[in-house]
Amino acid sequence: MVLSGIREVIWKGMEASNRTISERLLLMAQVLEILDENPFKVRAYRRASEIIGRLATPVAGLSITDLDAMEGIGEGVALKVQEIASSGTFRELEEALSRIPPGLIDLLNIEGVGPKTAKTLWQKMNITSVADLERAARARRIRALKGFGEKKEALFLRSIARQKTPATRMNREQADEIIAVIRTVMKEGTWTVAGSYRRGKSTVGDIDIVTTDDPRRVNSLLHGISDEMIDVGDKKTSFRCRGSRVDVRFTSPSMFGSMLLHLTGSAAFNIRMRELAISKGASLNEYGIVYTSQGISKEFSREEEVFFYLGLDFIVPELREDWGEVEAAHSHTLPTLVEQGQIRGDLHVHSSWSDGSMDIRSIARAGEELGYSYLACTDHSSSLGVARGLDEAALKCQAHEIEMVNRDTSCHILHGIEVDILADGSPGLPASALRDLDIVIGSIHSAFSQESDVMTRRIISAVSHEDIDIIGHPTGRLLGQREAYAVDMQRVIAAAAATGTALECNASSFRMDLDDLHIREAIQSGVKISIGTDAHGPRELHYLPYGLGLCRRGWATPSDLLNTLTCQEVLEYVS
DNA sequence: GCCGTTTTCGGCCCGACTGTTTTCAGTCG
Repeated sequence: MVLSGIREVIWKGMEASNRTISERLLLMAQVLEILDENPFKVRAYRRASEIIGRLATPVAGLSITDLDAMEGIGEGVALKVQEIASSGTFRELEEALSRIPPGLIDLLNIEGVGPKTAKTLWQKMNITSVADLERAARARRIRALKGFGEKKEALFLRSIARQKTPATRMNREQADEIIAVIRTVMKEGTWTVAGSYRRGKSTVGDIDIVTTDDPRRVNSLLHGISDEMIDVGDKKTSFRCRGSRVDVRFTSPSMFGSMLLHLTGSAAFNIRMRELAISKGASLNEYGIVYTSQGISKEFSREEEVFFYLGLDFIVPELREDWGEVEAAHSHTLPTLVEQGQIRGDLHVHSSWSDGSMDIRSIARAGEELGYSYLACTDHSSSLGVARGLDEAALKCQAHEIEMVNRDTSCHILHGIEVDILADGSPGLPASALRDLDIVIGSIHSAFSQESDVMTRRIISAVSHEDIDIIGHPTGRLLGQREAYAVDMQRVIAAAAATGTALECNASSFRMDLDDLHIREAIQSGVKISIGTDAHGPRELHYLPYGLGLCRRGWATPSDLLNTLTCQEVLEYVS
């Protein structure tokens, strides 16, 4: 099948993003699944889609050799990636798509509908869209099919209704709120949060819990906090709480380690671990390790024991993504990651001088309570009218107040600013205003929709500006609300490496920007990372661990961060 | 379709729960 003329015109001149390529490969996997093709071929496409989808660097320009060198991508997919890069699709996908009705793929988004069900609904009832499915379920026609009944109809209808308000991934603060609700019914010391939350990801799809508590006791209590119980069992229970899915796995203390390992994931990491076990003649699951030939099984109360048993160093949850950590654990070359106790301060806080709610003294007190030796007060510059930004004169007054507060606080307030990077790349305040400040963050707050090359050059000119020390929230994304602006982070990272400018890891639960993979790339290029909470009030000062988790996911060691430096060392670094 | 410290052919992680069934297929994580 040939591309439609319209799509060809739209496509012309565009370069396929990793997201586009990833989506096309996933679509191929889904279509092949419905067509009942070799499940391992399906898995290969799915895996390639995941690998490219999470990559920070664009793959569109890569050669076949470079693509083939990537774990999980072979020559077959490499050729398809190139085809997508030049045309937006590939021949085999179009061929496969021509064999199924266009709306059928959407059915896969309905809970309880997988490839087999989709195919059955299509071939036996001519259902080819979500709308068709809804009509048939309402008319109670689906129960007539062999293998389907009333409950399936009800499930489809519930799921379709929910799909009309699509569930987005939670940010970490929202996840913390749900965990707080769960805490009200769980017995202290008997449970742990696992899953992507434990791995420190910027967003969380569902909450995973491992518990040694009694299933009957817990299940009866969970009813009280659930919107809906999805599955209830004595090994596993799933329910919905405040709109989000929660999975609970029950285990015994003697098997807690392997269950926690299993439920922490990631899926790709679990597969690697199980393949490793197979290579040693064993089988790894959430209950332990089994040597099938000899019938020997082993239980693990702690995760560490599983790693040791497989000949690996312990891999912290943040690294478990199959991004090379298993190999590093095997060769004893895992990095020693930065820890919370090594953080000496927060490098991005707003005061009531601009749009924050804390005065300088409150910030200093909060810093003392958090055990910090410094906090950077970085209000907005005057070019950002909406945030009551500071001009040069106001900055002088603020300097005086900070000086007064610094006389009697153990948490030193660094006098800084978050100056706008204007549309032309210049800072929103004159050099005379910036020169005397301790620390200057440059951030984009306007003209978000500039074309990629313009935006990239704009940010690079800020990176190169002698008074700007840190680039704030470098990609500008707002989780679930606004996409990152079009910026080539590779070029920005290269420029930052050349000038010694730090890139911020903005720890606000709404931003989480830079994210893990960009942090890793920056660190590999020798760029320093600065964690800032961007706090506008006292509660938000507690965002710092969110950012720390991202840095750990980016393989950050203490020397990769500004926040592990002493106050004096920070001043020396930025001067 | 990918991959190889037994292999370039023949494998490919593993288990829970539901619904609709008389033993299991399908979905999900």
